[in-house]
Amino acid sequence: MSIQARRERERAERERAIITAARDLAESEGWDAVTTRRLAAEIEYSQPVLYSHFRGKDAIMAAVAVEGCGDLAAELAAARAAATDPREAVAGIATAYATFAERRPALYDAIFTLPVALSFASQDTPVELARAFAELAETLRPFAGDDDLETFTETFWSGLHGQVILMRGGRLRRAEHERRLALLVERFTRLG
Amino acid sequence: MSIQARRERERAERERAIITAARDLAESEGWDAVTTRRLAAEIEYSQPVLYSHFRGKDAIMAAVAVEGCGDLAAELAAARAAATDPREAVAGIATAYATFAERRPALYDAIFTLPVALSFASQDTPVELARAFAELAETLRPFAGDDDLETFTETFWSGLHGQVILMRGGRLRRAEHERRLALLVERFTRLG
DNA sequence: GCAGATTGGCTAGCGGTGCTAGAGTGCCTG
DNA sequence: CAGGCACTCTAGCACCGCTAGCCAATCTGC
Repeated sequence: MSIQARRERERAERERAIITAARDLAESEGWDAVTTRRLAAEIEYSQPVLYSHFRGKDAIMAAVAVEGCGDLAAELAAARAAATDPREAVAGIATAYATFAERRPALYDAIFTLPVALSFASQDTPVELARAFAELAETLRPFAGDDDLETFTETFWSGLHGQVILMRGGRLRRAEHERRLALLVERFTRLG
Repeated sequence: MSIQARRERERAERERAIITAARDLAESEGWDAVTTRRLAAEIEYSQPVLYSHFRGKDAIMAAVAVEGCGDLAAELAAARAAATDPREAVAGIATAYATFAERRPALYDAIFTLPVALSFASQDTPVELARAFAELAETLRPFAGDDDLETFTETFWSGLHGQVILMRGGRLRRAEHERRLALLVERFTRLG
């Protein structure tokens, strides 16, 4: 029995190594650099081994994305916890969100941009992602007013995402970044 | 002289054919289907001909994007012209924007998503794009208040873009689309 | 302790991608 | 009509994601 246990353990370790290698490579050189050959070399196995763990490259990226959701949720939670009043909490979580996206663009892309299977707003949404969304929703709750909280949160979140993505693509003036964030927060924290 | 004129004309026609073929193919089968081989077959020339017109595939996509900017600008202008009061104008242009993105996703992607050279907010922004942005800005002007109009417009635009992109990726509940748009408009048309 | 079955990683290769070098052809010029 | 030039095509490079089939090392039953 212990032999099989060892094998399963080793297999699990190798799977972790794949995910870690993919994340590291993506973060240091971008997703374009993450090829199956490169990944195989990184973990010191041959290419086909990857396919005995994941259905394909997409599945590897999805695994990285799920992990990333956990990091994002943690950072948003920390930002919310650090705030002392509701309005400041919204500003803080917005900044935390934008900072995460800027500091870890590859991870952010894996979660939100890549045409990956990660289905949201549906049954199999990873719990980490639901947690991140819930952090946003709880922070916004005092300002939702008569609007449905989920819809309100989605709208605010879209605003954040749009800023993050457009700025990364060079479509927005970087110098105005903080002002845009503040403007969005201001518009969504008005009462009545 | 007329011989050279004919050649230049034919060359220009072929360049147009390339752009049109790329756009049509992208709109009917998605950008993944737009390969240089496929494109060459479509215009009934061999692959290397493409490279005598464009530096590479990216440049072809950028050309499609620039064209698309013109269409977008036209639709936004029409929406603005059709409105009778300022608040309705914002709602109308927001709807027009979202509709354009949904009806022509490949074109929209070429303009805003693809990691293409199309530099915005800089010198060589295509004039069509500047026009589209100006339509937004003029529509929003009555509501910018003390905020810098350009920054205000960028923030609103980011909100639109975020909604469009996240919904396309299945990250937002489609059923709430109109409500989210209305919510965004409402938040950006408050005075004082 | 040894033959046979089985698991599992490897080599090699398929069909595709964007892009390019160099050959060859047809046209215009003198 | 000969020479030169402009232009297009064929063929191929290096890479991609992915997979079939071989081979070796391990475990199992006698």
